[in-house]
Amino acid sequence: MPLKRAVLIDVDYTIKDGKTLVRLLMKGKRFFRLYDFYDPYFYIDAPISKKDEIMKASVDERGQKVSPTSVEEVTRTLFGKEKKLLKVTCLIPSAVPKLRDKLPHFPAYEYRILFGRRYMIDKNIAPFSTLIYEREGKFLKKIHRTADLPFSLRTAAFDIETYNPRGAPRPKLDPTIMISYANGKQQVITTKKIDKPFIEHAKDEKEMITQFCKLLSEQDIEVLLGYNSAVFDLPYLAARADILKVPLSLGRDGSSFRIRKMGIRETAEITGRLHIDLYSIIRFLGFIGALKVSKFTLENAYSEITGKKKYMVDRLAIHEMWDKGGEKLDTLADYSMMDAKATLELGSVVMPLEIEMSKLVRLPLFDTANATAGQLVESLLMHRSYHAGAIIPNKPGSEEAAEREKNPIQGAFVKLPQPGIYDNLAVFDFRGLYPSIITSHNIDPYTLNCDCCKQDSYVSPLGHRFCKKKKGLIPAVLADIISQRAKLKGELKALEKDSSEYTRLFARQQSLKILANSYYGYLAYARSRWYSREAGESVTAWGRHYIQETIKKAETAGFEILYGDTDSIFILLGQHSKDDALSFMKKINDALPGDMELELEAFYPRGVFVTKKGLGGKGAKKKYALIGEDGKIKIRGFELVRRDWSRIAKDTQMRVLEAILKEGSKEKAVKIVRDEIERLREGKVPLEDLTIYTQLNKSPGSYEIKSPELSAAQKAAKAGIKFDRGSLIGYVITKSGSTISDKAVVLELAQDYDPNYYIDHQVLPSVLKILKELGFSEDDLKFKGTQKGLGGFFE
DNA sequence: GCGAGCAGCGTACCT
DNA sequence: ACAGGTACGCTGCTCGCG
Repeated sequence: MPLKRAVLIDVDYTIKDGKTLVRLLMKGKRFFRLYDFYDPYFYIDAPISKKDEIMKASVDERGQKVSPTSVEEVTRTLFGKEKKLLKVTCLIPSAVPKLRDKLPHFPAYEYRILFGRRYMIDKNIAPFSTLIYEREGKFLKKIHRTADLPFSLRTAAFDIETYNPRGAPRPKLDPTIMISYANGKQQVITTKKIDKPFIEHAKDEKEMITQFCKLLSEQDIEVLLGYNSAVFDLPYLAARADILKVPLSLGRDGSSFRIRKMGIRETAEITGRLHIDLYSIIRFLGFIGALKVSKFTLENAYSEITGKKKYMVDRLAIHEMWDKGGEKLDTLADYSMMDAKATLELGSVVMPLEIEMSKLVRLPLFDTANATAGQLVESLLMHRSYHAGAIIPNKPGSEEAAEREKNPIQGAFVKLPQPGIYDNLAVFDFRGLYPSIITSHNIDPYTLNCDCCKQDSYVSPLGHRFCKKKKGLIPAVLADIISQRAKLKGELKALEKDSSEYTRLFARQQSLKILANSYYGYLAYARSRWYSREAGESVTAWGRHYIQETIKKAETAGFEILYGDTDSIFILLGQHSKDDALSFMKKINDALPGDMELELEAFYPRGVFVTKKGLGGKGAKKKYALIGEDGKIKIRGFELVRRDWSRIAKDTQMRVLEAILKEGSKEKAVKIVRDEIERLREGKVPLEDLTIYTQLNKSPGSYEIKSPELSAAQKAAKAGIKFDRGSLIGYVITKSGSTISDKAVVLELAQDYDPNYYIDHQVLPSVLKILKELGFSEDDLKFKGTQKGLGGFFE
């Protein structure tokens, strides 16, 4: 038998003649399916004497009676201890949880694991790994080995434009007017005659949809990228296709797509292709802090991630551009084309990461693209747990999760800074603090308070003991991740930065980093399978211990410590040299256990720390600005990094900080503020620069209090502009009204602005705290002016 | 009746 | 729906003052 090779994409199953038929979606030259037989099972914690009782259990499934086909005694590790359990096998995956429910008086495990995942775990295979196998017809006969070989996927991106005379398009009334498509070749399918090379003419909307579907099958597209396509484009197309009575044949089998709810977001799955909604991925990367995107629109994500500009049209004017024709229509076509191209380009940035993450945690790409951090961590732990001979713990019930949530664990230490302007700082931080604490102290739910090393174990500052003899699952997985990443970083140095190998390995180290940083969170996550309050609180307790010890040692060595947050310490060099600081770092490192390491983040010639608002001049935590030796300014926490402050306040604050950090000129700083106040008074500032953006995290009806953003949203709703839960609302404080909420109006409807509000509540508060550090006293700033408010001081 | 002071809600940020 | 720690604006209340 000749050996074949192909890349595994995904696994699911179907039922054939009452038996489970596993379907492996594979990619050779193109996608194809392989079949295999495998029986589902779960575990019951009961003595073998209960075998007959268990064998008799039966459930109705797919119109047939399903009972266990075998019950056998096996030995596994359960909660860290060897135990005899009963492995109960049956024929139909969906019968497994039902059979378990028939036997509620026994503890049971692994009865709610999706069967495709079960198969991949048990066979030890990963998405995107190359299987080297034997086949017999359509059936997989034997996997000889797996390999990690390069491959590529035929990828296209699409986007639709819709007619929208009433603001938001209404799928029942408003047609799709353009479908753009990009995969190296680019086209816009539309019903109007437009003289552009990429235009593909269709005689009506019906034909437009058909042509789009035909493209996918003719070009044999394997990955279809969209932006918010699971929530907007695909459902919209489906609604139009339904009305027009034309099939929306997106899948390889002619089907359209299936909506699946994963977490809080809806996903759309296309049979035989990977439909990836980049919006979910960008949101995820933004949420965990791997990416900084201020606003999750395609335009914004594209320009902030690629650094390129994407021109925009006024969304509300799309129907006018369509109706007017001529140049406007040409512009609309260009815009539509650019949407698909931008989506494709965004895909080229994030897909390598998603593919590596999928391989690493062994979760199919579609699931990885829609997964939360918890699901990624859990997926890998489930695989590793199985291969360590351990039972996968169940998820907690909702009551237990609620109980855990009610009882949060203590977190990190943050040192109170003394406000001021400082010269010559050194910033150190612990490299991967929490991961390295976990591996270096073997912190795991099942190494906790072991019996085997009572005399010699790792004892946390809270008194919890962790085994020194047997490595825990989480420390083992983390140590593996950390060493893989270290190795990759070495390999990357030898590669050309624009090679495909570099892109792949860089994405791999990125995914390892994201994952490593998620384990502590998972340990303390209320819905975690491997939750342990003791383990979680030991991680943070050791974290507080090490940073506080390091601060003490630095002080003993004669340094002044300005600030520190979780894993960082800010040292004032004073009379010490840089070398003094580095030898201090070395001394610290000599005393640190295991994988733990203190690193130099950078030296900074100058930095600003400000006072907290209110209460007696104490320093503000999590707010500072530093200038590096390269002249680059690093800013944390200030209004200027927050999206819920107006651009005028943020720009002014930035310019003031630059004047101080770069030039040390308070005269210049004051002049900047004075000029901006003057511009505001004269009414010269455009409303865009005065807009405050805030997210509405609840549906507008469910707020307990009235806030400016809510009030603006309510006024907008009356004018026909809807803001749902989760939308970002931009509003301006106008002249009319008494309270600030009364004055708040969405940008689209705002006609004027209240200069006093922007002077007293935006520009001045953002710069006063900084100017105070230049020697202006609180009284100087508050009382030397006129009655008009603080602005008077600057006249 | 009015302003100061405060608690609570809500958002966005830091590590 | 991975964790906790923190700043701060706004609203709406209480309280003391006149």
